[in-house]
Amino acid sequence: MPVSERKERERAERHRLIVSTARALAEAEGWEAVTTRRLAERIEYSQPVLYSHFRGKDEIVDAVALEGFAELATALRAAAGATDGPRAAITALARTYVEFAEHSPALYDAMFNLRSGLPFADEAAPAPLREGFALLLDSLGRVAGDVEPGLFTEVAWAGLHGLVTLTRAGRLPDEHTSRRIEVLVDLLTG
Amino acid sequence: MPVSERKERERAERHRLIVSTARALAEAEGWEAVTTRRLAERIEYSQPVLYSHFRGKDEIVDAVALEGFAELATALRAAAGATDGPRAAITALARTYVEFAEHSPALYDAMFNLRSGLPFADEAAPAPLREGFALLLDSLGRVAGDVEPGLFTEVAWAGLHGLVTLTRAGRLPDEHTSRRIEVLVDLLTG
DNA sequence: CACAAAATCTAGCGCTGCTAGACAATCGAG
DNA sequence: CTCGATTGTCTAGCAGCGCTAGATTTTGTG
Repeated sequence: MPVSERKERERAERHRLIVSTARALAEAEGWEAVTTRRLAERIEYSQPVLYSHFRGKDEIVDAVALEGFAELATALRAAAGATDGPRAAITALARTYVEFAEHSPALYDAMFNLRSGLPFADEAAPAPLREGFALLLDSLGRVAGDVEPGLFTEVAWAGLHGLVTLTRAGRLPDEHTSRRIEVLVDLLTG
Repeated sequence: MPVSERKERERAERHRLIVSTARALAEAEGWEAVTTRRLAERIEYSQPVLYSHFRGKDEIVDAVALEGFAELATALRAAAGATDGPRAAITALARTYVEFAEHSPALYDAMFNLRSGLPFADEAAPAPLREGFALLLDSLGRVAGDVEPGLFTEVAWAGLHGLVTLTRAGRLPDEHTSRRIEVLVDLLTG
């Protein structure tokens, strides 16, 4: 069935186009600028076409967030390779995490700040997200001491997330970010 | 001029009514339910009246946030009184902070999660906010060791804020919150 | 009581996410 | 090759949003 196959391919193509356009628009002008009308105009289709691919705008945001989880996991994977002991690995992970958030703020928003219908704290959470957490767990578990590794990792993650969000919201001056990361890593590695 | 004085009082009264109604509505149904129309209906005035008190909706949110800072500072002040050493004080502060956020999620949102025109990281920041930070600084500075106390406190705050936001967004299961606080306090107090 | 000033409301703008129903393109059967 | 049905897409519109200009009512004063 070559005909329907081609259609399917074109449809998948357009699906990707919607997601990447939404992401680009969000990264360029912020998520508040990503409206269904503007998005439709950019992909050169009418609004209802969006709704034949996604249940609504939120689902588009979720799709972007999913891309983000995959990319963050990739970045963390690369960073976790540090061989100079757990402390170096944790520093690299922390830096990578914060840099990711700084470099792609809209992406980070989609992943963590905007309301999302994505499952999270249970086993239905998307694989890349689980992998990202597992990468943190690998390195942090080594320095958790008596503390349950999962719990320890959650607290570490919260520290990073807190730094990222408070800085981005203007609640922390962004001058000393790297020193704050150091302080956090020092705390974590005792 | 008793007439204009009475008017002024009534105006101030209505001002408070707007803020408290916005807050109550947000706490009951979330900020997305706080629209200028609904708010106007609740206070039994028409929409434009809101704009004779506030530049726009954001300024109303800021006013609610300001109330929140004052209340959080009060709560932290009460908690900081622990006399069993810095560690007990820090535990009390951390618990108080998280409980505040859990108990008044909409208020916490107004303070930290919603876009705000409030000055923050500079000397123009509202007094209660500065006091809240100073309270944290008082106790945390004692255990900061070599680290600059301000920086240390910022990292601690980020940890608390991260725990709060990740939990509330469903990113962390809310079962082990108090254990996570313990872990964080353990880290901070070495 | 009449008038000026102040306070308040009605009505509307341009925008949002979303959708019903009209229309056009495409495909399979005869 | 044509025709009817199916699929795909678009136009137009709904209800709601933050916000505001201008009409209207209420108020205090001479």
